[in-house]
Amino acid sequence: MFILNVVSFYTLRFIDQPLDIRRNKIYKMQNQLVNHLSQFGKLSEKDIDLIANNTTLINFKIGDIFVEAGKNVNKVGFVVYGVFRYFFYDKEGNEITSFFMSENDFVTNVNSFYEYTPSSGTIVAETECVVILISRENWELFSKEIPNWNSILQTITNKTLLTKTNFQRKLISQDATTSYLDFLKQYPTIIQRVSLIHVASFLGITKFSLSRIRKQITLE
Amino acid sequence: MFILNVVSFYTLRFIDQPLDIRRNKIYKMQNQLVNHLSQFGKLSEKDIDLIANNTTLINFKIGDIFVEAGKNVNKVGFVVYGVFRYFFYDKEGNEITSFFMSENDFVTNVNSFYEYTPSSGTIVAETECVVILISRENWELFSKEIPNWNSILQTITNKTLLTKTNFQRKLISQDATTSYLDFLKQYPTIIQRVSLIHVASFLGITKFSLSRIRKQITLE
DNA sequence: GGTCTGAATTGCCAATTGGCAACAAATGCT
DNA sequence: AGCATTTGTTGCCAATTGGCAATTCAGACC
Repeated sequence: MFILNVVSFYTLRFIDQPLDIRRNKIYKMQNQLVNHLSQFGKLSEKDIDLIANNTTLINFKIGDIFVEAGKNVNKVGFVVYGVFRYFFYDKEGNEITSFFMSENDFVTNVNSFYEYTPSSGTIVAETECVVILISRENWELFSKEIPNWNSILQTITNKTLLTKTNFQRKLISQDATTSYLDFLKQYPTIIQRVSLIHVASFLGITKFSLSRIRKQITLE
Repeated sequence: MFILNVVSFYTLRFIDQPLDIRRNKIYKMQNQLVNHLSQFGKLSEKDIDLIANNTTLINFKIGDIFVEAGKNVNKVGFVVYGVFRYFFYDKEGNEITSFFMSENDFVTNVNSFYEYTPSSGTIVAETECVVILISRENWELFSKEIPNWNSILQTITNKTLLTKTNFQRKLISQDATTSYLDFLKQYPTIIQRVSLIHVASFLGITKFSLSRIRKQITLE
């Protein structure tokens, strides 16, 4: 009852392992989602089974696209492992990285998913990633069948957006060095896994400035 | 059935007017809330009556505090008229203005209201304001009695936060002049009603820079 | 191991923005 | 109306950040 469908798992050398080990890993990954959701509301055994039976485990390689700009978004992912990046292009055609999603984050374009509108940006895997995928149909199924689903997801969405605006607020009114140090504090595991050019964009500075800031910090 | 309780209305020369005119104005203000909510979900006559009978109309003078930093927030307001400002202090003790709320916005500290935690900032009236006040008790009443309440407010909260992060994102990666022009475009009525020093803080620049930008624009 | 490609760094200089002091203008108060 | 306080502007200079070219570095691929 706890077995997720494994759609593609071509890179993690996972498929080569014995069946019982695979089952155990899948169990753990799916448990990660349930544990995360349970922080925000109670789920019954029935709810958990429904989730387990109607979600899909997907693997992404570096550079794989989760959401493509211009297309409607009809899925939500839960990041079991890895880092995704959301970016778009400004009026001058510069690529702007607006956030990262990693372990225990949901990955989707919230606006596009809820409003049935095309995504204005792209979500790309920055590392190898494992994602538990929820299609819109199953999302609506959960919404209907799981009593606490809406409340839980609403809470998570709110918290996520509030954390984001609070962090962005700092970026607006702080100097670049402080912003970088805040980034390290708030997202300590991201820095080793994505290009600095994307971190620089996220912080609203150039890669040159970021490079100088990092040098300055190591000198102190 | 459409009459709200008027708690204090001491500044708008409203109290001096004939009773039928007052009733009519109160009706219009309360209609403004219902119309706003109805954009995001259906409300029955019964729902509308419940709202009308369990909300309070309050007037704020310039400088009056809606939410005080350090205190828990147990109310939500709907701005019928006027501009509120949210600000907090950064580590260096600088006052940071992080957003404005005006007509048809809800005014509260979302984080504090939902999490039952003290507000980290203050919300102050920047102009004379008229607000439809919803206490936590009545909020919970609406949440229980009005079928679409949670869905409607969830949608509004999401939209508000998304608009905010999108605007902040521009502030992070644009030059100050573009940010100011974006501000004028997105919040055209705010600029005439609040001090430029607060606009500057909101945009993440000094009042000196804002002053120079404005001069530059008028010269062109 | 060698080559190739993109990422990251560095030096140099320019553009933007900040900080401060002085001043002007607007607002509030009596 | 007159004074005091706050808000906004300006000039001058400093600090921060950006832009570009050249170089170094690291990882991918044969």
